[in-house]
Amino acid sequence: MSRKEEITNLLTCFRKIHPISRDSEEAIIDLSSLVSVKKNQDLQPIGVTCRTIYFVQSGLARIYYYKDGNEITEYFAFENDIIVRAESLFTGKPSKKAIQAVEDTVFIGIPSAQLFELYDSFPDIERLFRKIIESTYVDTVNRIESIQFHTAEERYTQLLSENPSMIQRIPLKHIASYLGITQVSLSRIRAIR
Amino acid sequence: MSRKEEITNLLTCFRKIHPISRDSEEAIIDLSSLVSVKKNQDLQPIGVTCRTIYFVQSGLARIYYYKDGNEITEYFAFENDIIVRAESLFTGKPSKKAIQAVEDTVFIGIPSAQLFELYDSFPDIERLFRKIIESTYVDTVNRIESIQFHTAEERYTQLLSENPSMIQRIPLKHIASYLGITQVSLSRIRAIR
DNA sequence: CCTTTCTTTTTACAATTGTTAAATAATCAG
DNA sequence: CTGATTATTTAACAATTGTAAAAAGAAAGG
Repeated sequence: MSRKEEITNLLTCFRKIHPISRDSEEAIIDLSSLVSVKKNQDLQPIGVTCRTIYFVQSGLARIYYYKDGNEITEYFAFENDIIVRAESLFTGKPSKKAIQAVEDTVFIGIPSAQLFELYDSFPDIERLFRKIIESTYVDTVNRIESIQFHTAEERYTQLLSENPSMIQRIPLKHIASYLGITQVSLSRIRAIR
Repeated sequence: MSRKEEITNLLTCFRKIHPISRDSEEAIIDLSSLVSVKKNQDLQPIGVTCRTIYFVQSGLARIYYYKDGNEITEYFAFENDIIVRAESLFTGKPSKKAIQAVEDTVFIGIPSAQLFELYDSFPDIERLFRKIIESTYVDTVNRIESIQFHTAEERYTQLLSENPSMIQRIPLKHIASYLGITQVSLSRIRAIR
């Protein structure tokens, strides 16, 4: 697949969220580039300010950080998902988080400064990204509910039903920290079923 | 304080986030209205689609919902805070959540449909609200970290240090459900200190 | 094929939080 | 002021999850 064709995939995904003009699409394509990252390699390391908005073209990636010496996975991004360290992108501060390829992964990257400049000339692009944030925000609020009011077992079962392939594709230690439990607890939960 | 003066307070708050033109400010003021709600009364009940964006002018409010028959507080809004049932506003679906005044509270309400129409003529208003969402999103991601990786005691202590007045102003049962624990657990935690 | 390394599971025990019920304290309406 | 309601605390016990260490299993490199 050519670079242009691959990025066209992204546009298809955007169109479902908020259709933008042909000119706006062109402007985004001009900014976009493809980045390939090998399994277990960091796309963006800890300590660097986030200046690029990524989407997963193919493969699978995660955001992780360290908490008391333990690695915590905050987010998984599958094909066509956005992956961004928002706490850094929206504040300009160096990120305490890293983006890592869980499998060999191809990302589409859009430099944030240049994208934000487009917002002035293309209000429909700003609207598209506003809607993306809104939807991401709703997901995040729902995730809080899931964490606070379901047991680890319930959350694991739900994850399994929503996305069965995760268990095959992602090391259980990452899933455990994503669920907010230890790997031992996850193993225990899996043993019961 | 006159209606106009009160809403001007809101503009002062907006200016800190993203300055907008005089015309844009006027347009927002024209849409805005004040709503007073007595303590423990719902501003917006469960089951109604969210069509208004509220800010707390004075007093204190919360968003709550029911989970297995138990009332859960999701969010507290103090003076100048935004309060919105995002899962309904951004999806158009009836909300499973309600907004309630914890004290006698004055809200500033902006009808969302009319506000969203302003986005077309005043891109700076869209930008302002995009930034509000971005910042709210970052807060929410940080809250997940707080829930997943701190004990209930740590979360209570942090809440106490960030906002000591909460404990005086808000019934402990609401604080308990906000922290994701039972009231009995919260009582136990408070007894130790 | 073998060794090394990484991942996952198992075990035993400790700590935290939940559940239920009852007691105490505070608040509110008349 | 007083009874009724609501809020908060306490107690006893159960369930869930964490911690540490060891064992088993799977993957990777030479």
